[in-house]
Amino acid sequence: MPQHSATLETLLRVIRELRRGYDRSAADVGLTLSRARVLTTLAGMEGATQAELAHALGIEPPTLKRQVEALERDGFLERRAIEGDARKRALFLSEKAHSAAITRFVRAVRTELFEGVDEADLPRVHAALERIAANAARLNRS
Amino acid sequence: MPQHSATLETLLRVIRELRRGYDRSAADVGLTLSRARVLTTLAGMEGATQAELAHALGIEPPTLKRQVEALERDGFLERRAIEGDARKRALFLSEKAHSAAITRFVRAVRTELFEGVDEADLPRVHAALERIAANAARLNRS
DNA sequence: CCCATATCGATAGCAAGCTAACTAATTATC
DNA sequence: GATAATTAGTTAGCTTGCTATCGATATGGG
Repeated sequence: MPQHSATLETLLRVIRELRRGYDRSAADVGLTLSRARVLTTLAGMEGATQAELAHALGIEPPTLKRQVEALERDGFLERRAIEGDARKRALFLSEKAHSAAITRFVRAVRTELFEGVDEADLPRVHAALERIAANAARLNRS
Repeated sequence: MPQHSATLETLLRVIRELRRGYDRSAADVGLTLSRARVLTTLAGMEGATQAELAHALGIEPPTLKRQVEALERDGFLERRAIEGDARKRALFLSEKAHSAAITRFVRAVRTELFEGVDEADLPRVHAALERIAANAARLNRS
């Protein structure tokens, strides 16, 4: 197996392990990998609309919609009407989502994920991943 | 944002772009990323049972079951009874799946994905991904 | 031999990604 | 000012991951 096929296999394995592991871990605080990401991203742009948040997250609005729905149901965020435009709804984190437990959890997991990875390699790893993402985005487009 | 958080974000982005791009591209031959992977993995172990193939793919049997179902429906593989054990079914690729078009397609996409990634960096990227996968697998386990 | 246990595969149900298509509301154009 | 075009959000439906559970078949211990 050529080196890049092996690397792709590993990449796909990372995805699966992330889902299995992160979701199992995040269950402690009532979240999932994706929902935690919604919260941490919204933390930097409270008051954003769903479309803005979806864009920041790099996911499609219908995908975000269900997560927002679940997060609102579970008391992590709330949607408020925006005056002047009846279509839009501004998103805000709840107290619960602001709590130290959540941010501590997210930080702990991220740290744990990269444990044992040589810091010096990170920029190169990052650059390679960026390149692969860009290549994937271009697949069958040109 | 610390470097490893940024790298995690990029990793998640790769996942999303891979789905969007690869699946769009694979649609030409009637496949998806995951289904193409089922075929290429089975190519190296024809006659395997579903449990064996699922293990080789690193996915759970119920996940594989639906893919096998779809691939059988679409004429890419067939399930044959195994004599001596009525529970098992052996999996075989069809002519269609063996066709040059499929393998050529898979190879082309894999090449395209890694275009512009420095070959010299690959071992380090691979090692880092392996480490992250292992860390993810251990999350909330210890 | 029989019952307990393990294994294979299938079913059901949940999460999260996508696209396509729709409604309601706003903005732009004539 | 009426109509056309765009935008926000939703709905519906598909794929692929997961876990939990179940039925049927093998296998092993007593």
